[in-house]
Amino acid sequence: MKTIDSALGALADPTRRAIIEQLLDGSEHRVSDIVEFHSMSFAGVSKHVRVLESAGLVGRRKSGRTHFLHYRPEGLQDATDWIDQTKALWNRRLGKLESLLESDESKK
Amino acid sequence: MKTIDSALGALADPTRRAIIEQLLDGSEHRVSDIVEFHSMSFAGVSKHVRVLESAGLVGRRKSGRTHFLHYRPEGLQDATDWIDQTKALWNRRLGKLESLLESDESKK
DNA sequence: TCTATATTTAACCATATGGTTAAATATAGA
DNA sequence: TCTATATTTAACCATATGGTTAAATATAGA
Repeated sequence: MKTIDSALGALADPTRRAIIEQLLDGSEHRVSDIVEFHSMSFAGVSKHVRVLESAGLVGRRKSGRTHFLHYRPEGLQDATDWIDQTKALWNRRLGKLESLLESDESKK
Repeated sequence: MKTIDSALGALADPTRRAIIEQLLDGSEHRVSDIVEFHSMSFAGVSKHVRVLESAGLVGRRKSGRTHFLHYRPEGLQDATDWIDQTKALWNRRLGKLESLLESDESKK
């Protein structure tokens, strides 16, 4: 799905993960606040924020000339659903393997 | 971390996720077996497999001229650790919010 | 040794990505 | 209205990505 692509793609970059981490306190942060913690131009950070925003991982509220950013956990939903399902399928396979081993044991 | 970058980057592509899904039965699949299910050139699939391999998500065993691929769940570890921690931090924040609301309730 | 099969590698192409600086936009405040 | 501030947008650059076809490599098997 498109949303998985964009969410995982967005998180596959350390700068963007760092931005997410900055937002994890749940409060709103100005773009300038974010910029402070990165050795990167304002415009560079701005672009990363836009990637996160269009992936649905970050929301933006504009108040006058300043933009306030916040984390949107729903943006991760589809991606983690896929990962969780992957793990579930894998474990189901492991389950089968185990019961095979068990029946092998009992044959002795 | 580099491993998070490469794992998430690798999974941010539907073809590569489909390849992972093909390997989730736990058995080994030849590259040709994978190719069959994709409307893409052999070389195209080969490149995707290499991306998954270097991200640590897929392992390769060569037997003669055929290469057998298998899923490597460890490749996902660091990435899911980061995501899990993200969720934990977010929920901690929610916890704080709840207790704030509770103490607000009790003030009435 | 010859031929067929399985796969990768090389060369190429178009587009995306991650960064920059400079200019544009929008609003705050005197 | 003028100036400062917050942010985006434009133009640019180098490199990465996702795909192709054609050639190379390695091995199987007659």
